[in-house]
Formats: sequence, C-alpha cells, structure tokens
Amino acid sequence: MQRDSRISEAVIRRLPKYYRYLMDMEKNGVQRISSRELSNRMGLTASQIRQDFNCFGGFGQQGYGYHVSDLCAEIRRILGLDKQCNVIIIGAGNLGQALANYVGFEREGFSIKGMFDVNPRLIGLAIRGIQIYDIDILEEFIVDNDIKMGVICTPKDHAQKVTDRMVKSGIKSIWNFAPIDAEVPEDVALENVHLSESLYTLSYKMNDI
Amino acid sequence: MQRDSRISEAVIRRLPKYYRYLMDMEKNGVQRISSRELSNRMGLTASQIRQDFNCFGGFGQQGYGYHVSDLCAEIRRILGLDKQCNVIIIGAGNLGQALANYVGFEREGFSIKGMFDVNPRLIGLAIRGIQIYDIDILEEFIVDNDIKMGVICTPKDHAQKVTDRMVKSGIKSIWNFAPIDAEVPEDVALENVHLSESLYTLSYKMNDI
DNA sequence: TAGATTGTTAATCGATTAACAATC
DNA sequence: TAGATTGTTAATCGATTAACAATC
Repeated sequence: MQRDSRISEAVIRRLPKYYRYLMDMEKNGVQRISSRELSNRMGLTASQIRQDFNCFGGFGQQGYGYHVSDLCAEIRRILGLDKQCNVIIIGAGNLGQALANYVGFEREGFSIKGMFDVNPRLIGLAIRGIQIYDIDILEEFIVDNDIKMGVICTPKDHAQKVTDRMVKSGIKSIWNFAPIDAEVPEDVALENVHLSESLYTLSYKMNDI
Repeated sequence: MQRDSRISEAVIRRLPKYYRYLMDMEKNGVQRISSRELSNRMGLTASQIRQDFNCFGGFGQQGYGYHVSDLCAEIRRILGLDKQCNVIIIGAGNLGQALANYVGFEREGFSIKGMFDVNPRLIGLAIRGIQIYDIDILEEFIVDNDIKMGVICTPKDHAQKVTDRMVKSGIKSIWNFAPIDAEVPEDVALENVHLSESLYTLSYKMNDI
C-alpha cells in the first residue's frame, strides 16, 4: 500500500462507505465485484470507484474485477482498522453512555478503556463493564493505558479545555461531539461531529422540497 | 429570500456552521461583522462567504459589512428553523434516549412528540416527559400529530422497514442514524448520519499523520 | 483467442478564489 | 468626500467523468 499523503478529503470520506458495502457483500458470500456493479449498488460512477482505489494502488484484475474479501482487507488496512486503538470517552452523560454501549466499534479494533466525568454520582459506576473515572486522573490514565483516541461528549463549554488536556498528554486523535470546532495541533487528528448541523441541513432540505 | 433550488450541497452544508458562529457572536453582543473578519474566525475565505450569502440574496451593506442579528435571522429562516417541526424518534435505546434528552433541538423548533419501540419493557416509560409508544401505532400517531420528521435509532435491520412505514404515513423528512443508506422517494428529505464512517475517517487520519 | 474490465490519461464540470466596479 | 466592504464577474483550481489502451 503506497500511501500518498495528498489523498483528497473527498476520497478519504468515501473509503468507509466502500468498506461498509464490501463488508456487507463479503458477509453475503459475494466473491467478485466489478467497478460497474459496485457503482450501481452504491450510487457512484464506476470511473470514480476505479480512480479512488487507484489512489492506493491497483487492487483489481483486468477482465475480472475486484476480489471482495481482498479489497475489504485492503481498505481495512488503509483505514487502520487492522490495528488496536485504545479509546476513552470524556463525559458520561447520555451520548457518552450511548457510544459506550455500542459494541460495533470494538469489533473494528476500538477498545474503550474508560469514561470520565466530573459528576460524583457517575464516578465509580460502570457501563457495560467500562469504568467511569474522575476527570482529575485524565492525564495519568492516558499515559498509563496507552490511550490513542479521546471522544468528547461533554457540554460545549468544557470541550476545548478537555481537548487541550488530552493533547498535552499525548493523545493522537479526537472525536468531538460537542458543538464547537475544537482546535488541535496539526499532528493530532480531529473529527468534529456536529449533529445539529446535520439536523439543520435536513431541515433546509425538507423545507426546500 | 429567493430560494434557487439549485443551491449546491456544499453551500447548504456550510449554512448551519455560519448559523452557529453568528448565533455565538450575537450572544456575545457583536453587532457588525465583515466577510473578512468572519472568514478569519471560521477558517474560510471572505470570497466564499460572500458567494455563499449571495446565493440567497444580498444581506450585507457595502462599506459596512453584515448586521449580525439580521443575518442570523435570515439564515434561521433559510434553514427553516423559524418554523415548528414535530418529530418522533424510532428506537428508544441508548442513542434514541440521548437524542430525546438533548434540549438544544427544542430551542430551534424541533418538538419531540413521542418515541417508539418494540421492547415491552420500554413501552409506557417516558424520557424527559416524552412518552415511549408501541411501534404498532406508528402510522396513526404520525397522522394524528402532524409529524414532519422521523429520527431512526433502530438497529440496522429494521431501519428500511421503519423508513417505508413513515414515508407511507406522509412523513416529510428522515434523520437516519442506522448504518444503512436509507432509501426514500425524492419528495422526502433524508440525512444519513453514519457515525462509524466518521470514526473510520478519523482512524485513517490518525494513522496517516 | 475473444470478451471483459481494469488502470490511467484526457476532457469536462463545478466549486473556490481573485479581482474590481458599485455603493454605502 | 474618502475609506471600507459588498455583490458579482472572471480566473483558477480540483474533482468527477469519459475514453481507451493494457491485460487478465
């Protein structure tokens, strides 16, 4: 896999979607797929699919197409899902608990090692075996447990402060659900999930139709 | 507001972000903003901001800039947030409950009228005063309560079925959190929120740095 | 070999950025 | 009026699509 570091954001965002469709096909026993058939299923063009895959090297075979489980494995590796990733969740409220309860992430190598909160009523409890700790021990926990990713489920006004603390403790990536554009140094990966922006976009579309 | 129905998706997806920054400024007492200063705050170009706003008509004033609260109100109207929207949540599990507990949506006119589930242990309970109903009465509830939007928080394999039932009952928009690309007729608005795709993108970035 | 389908180059399309006249 | 900043047209850039030679 030759990873060209200038892969466009648009391509990167399609990778998980390819992965989802291909995993589904693999589960259903599909062995072989052409770019044309995949394009029909996914609602993309065959051209785009071939261009996308060729950003990472040629995974196909002329006259045949793509071998589904091989392609799956390639994309899994490209996405880094073949590696284990230790995760913590900051904020053990509704959303934090919902994410902790979702087991699908574990299947792809994301292991939730702990949750953190300021609320004394929550500290000490466990969700699906995942302990809720006092936010005070955040830094040492990150270092001691080789935590790579932090999920921010705190209220808006704590999000940047928590981000800064995690960054200082050497975290590699931040998945932010608070409604701010968290700021991180460029060697830390960041995804802002703005649910309200998705909702408002939907509202626009609904009123536009 | 002249609504050109061919506004590009890219522009539409920036509107909620403008709205967030402008609301924040309004709350902090900022009265006036130029495209240049807004571009600095948001990390966009001033040119793009002016182009975006001019898709919907001229909201600014030469030599002055934009009046924050006026612009806020315009975007609110463009997004349809000035209208009340009755919402139901399908699936009263962790994610459904987390969304029901979030009060921010109500503030923008989204009123959650009920939740639905198949689980007899959940039916009859209430979350923040929002009743959980048997999924069997879904159709009549939608009609009787003028429900415009359905939020899907069910497991993957129920999502399309539930979508179809809501569409048949005349729902106008679907906010789908299940990991499938739900299919709807073109007169129904749809937003698929694929949390795992966001996570995998983050995983890619983290491993790419 | 013939047919199918990729990998890749070229053409097109659309989105972003730059520039500047209009005007507050 | 002079300065500032928009609205809008033109230029650039990048992403998508089309085409086709390579090859399984």
